[in-house]
Amino acid sequence: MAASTLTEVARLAGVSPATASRVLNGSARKPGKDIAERVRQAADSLGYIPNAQAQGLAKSSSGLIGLIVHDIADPYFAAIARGVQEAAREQRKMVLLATTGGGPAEEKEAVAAFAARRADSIVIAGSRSCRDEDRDGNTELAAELDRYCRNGGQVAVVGHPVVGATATEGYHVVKVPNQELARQLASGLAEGWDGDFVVVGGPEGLLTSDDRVRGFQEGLERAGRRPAEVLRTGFNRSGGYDAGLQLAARIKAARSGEAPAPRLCIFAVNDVMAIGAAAALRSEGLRIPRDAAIAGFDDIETLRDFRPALSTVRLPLEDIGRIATRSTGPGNHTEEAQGAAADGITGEVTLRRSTEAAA
Amino acid sequence: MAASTLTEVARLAGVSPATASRVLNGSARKPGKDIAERVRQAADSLGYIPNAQAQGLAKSSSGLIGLIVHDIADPYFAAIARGVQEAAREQRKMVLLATTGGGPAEEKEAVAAFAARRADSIVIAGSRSCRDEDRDGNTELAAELDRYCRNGGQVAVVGHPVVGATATEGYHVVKVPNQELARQLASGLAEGWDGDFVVVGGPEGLLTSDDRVRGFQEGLERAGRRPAEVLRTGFNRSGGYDAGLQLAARIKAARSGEAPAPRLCIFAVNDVMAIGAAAALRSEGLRIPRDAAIAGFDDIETLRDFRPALSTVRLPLEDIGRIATRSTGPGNHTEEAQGAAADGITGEVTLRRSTEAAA
DNA sequence: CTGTTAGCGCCTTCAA
DNA sequence: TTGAAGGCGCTAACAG
Repeated sequence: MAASTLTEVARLAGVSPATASRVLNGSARKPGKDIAERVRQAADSLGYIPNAQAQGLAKSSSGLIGLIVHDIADPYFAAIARGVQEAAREQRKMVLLATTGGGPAEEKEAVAAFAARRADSIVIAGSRSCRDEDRDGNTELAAELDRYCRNGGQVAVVGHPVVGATATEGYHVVKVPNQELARQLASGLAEGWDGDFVVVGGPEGLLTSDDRVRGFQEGLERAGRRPAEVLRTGFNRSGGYDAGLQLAARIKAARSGEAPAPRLCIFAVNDVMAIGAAAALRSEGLRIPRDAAIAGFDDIETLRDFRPALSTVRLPLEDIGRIATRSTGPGNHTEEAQGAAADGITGEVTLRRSTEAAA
Repeated sequence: MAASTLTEVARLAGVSPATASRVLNGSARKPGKDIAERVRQAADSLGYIPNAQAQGLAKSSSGLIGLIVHDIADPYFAAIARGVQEAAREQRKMVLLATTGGGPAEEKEAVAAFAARRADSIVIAGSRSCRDEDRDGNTELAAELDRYCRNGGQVAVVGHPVVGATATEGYHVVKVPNQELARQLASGLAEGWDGDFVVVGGPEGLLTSDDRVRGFQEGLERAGRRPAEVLRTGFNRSGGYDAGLQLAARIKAARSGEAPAPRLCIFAVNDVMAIGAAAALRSEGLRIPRDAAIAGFDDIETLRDFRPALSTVRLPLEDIGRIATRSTGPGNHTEEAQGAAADGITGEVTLRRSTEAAA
């Protein structure tokens, strides 16, 4: 038994499909009070549910918002997803989720799939990459997005523009001041820290990571500190853990020397990495902040109960998702969106125990 | 400029739309080698993307899987979502996400929306509730689901059957042995703990929570312990925090008495609550496990680096999502699904430092 | 193996 | 205000 159709409802109510359509959906036209009631009853008794596919086909719009993330189980993306969901609900739309693992090739697939479904808009949440190996992927992704926009689609990207994208109509970028915030973080840390700094970054070419690294170095420089060494590793917990092991070995080696080794302050470019690094240090018998300080970035909610409390930069992840989504919604195509994208997002340096100077 | 259509491609290639359709999609028929190439080129040069809505309308199936969660930012659901995503990808389908906050009324809305989109299957991940206030909501939700199944939809529910649902065709339940695992957890804890136990549970009527509470009490009883007092609170971090504050006050009060107060072992029915409770104790100057032991449930990945390491029950969340999704997929409609649902899911009691007896 | 003919369920002119 | 007709883009039966 297939779901009942509008035609069936109309027949049962003794009206034409057109009329039934008008009453069951918000047409500009008012249907006759009495007729409307009859139709509604018929629909009810049949358990009528409009076929969104057919509606979409007819109106060429789907009420769908596509969301692209690297990994929905990563709390960073999960938080953004929540914001997207909320904004979607405001717009009475549904969210289509695509998890890509971060590669532009897969992102391109996702965009194509969204385009096929005629998603009204697409939100891309993962960090952009400009690594050589991603060059072709980026080009294709950009082409796909351009086409999507040209066909009337709305795109919002969190962080950086998609490398190579040229679309201008319907293409929005939600800027996140990663660099500036990292700079502020470095300043804040430098004030209370005498020793050296080390940065644990993601792979070179990951734009978000690069921004944070760059900003951090700038901050150090302005504070008159010498630049931090940068360790490149995976942009996730296990990357942080690996780097942590390496640093732990180094710290322990330095310790055995004659002079009292100055403590290290580790800046991991995101909280998840920082937690990984902290776990590694701990597993090597080192304590934070006694043997080394550590700071992260993002201020992931689930991680706030971690001890010692992690110094980090608070990012309004949920807002970011919300704003990105809204920027693609009706009425936000120009000034408002630009405004929100340009200066709506701010973060806040949050110094906690993990970087306290007193051991 | 609208996206190009199959008809346009066909025209450009000098063939009929039907033929174009056959080559561009996997029809059972083989197209002529040469003709196929021409069509593909035409499609390519036009940047043709099939309209999934139209395809869906024609085939009355959408390639969509609907996922219903309470909150996508909750790591429990995020982990399940990841599993669902993976399984969806295997089936070459996309995931539609609905966040409901846990109310059956909103879940019903979500099911209706999925039905409207002609989702091939629906996965419901949140705990069921049998509270009085949810009675009507449950009834409506059940009705909606029944209708959906009657129309050929596939439904998978994680944990418990939807209260009141009678559908049998296409209705799958992925059982999670919450009660048994909680019982095992209690046994394990009782072995190394002399003091009393307290359970921090969710609101009464939340089935998952109730199962865990019940199982825990059973385990205590079998171990010859007296039943634990049960505190009811919110099924989330802040609920755990509140309960933690309350318990902290009690512990501190007991301390000031004459006799040395025996330590308490707190079982929070999920990890997130446990972390909240731990944070509350800490904020009151108490230490774990010195002043109180604490255990959770789920073994949330992001929380594994928490210290003291949290005793908990490991649940294969990602697998659960995957299995639920697969059970709705092609070929799994009967025995296999039943098998997986009946005994596929197992957990593992994981005792860590947070419940160590030695202070 | 290819082309033609009907719809899938709905919306939207247009005429009544 | 209501109904009739056409089309959204594609697939699935037929016929050639």
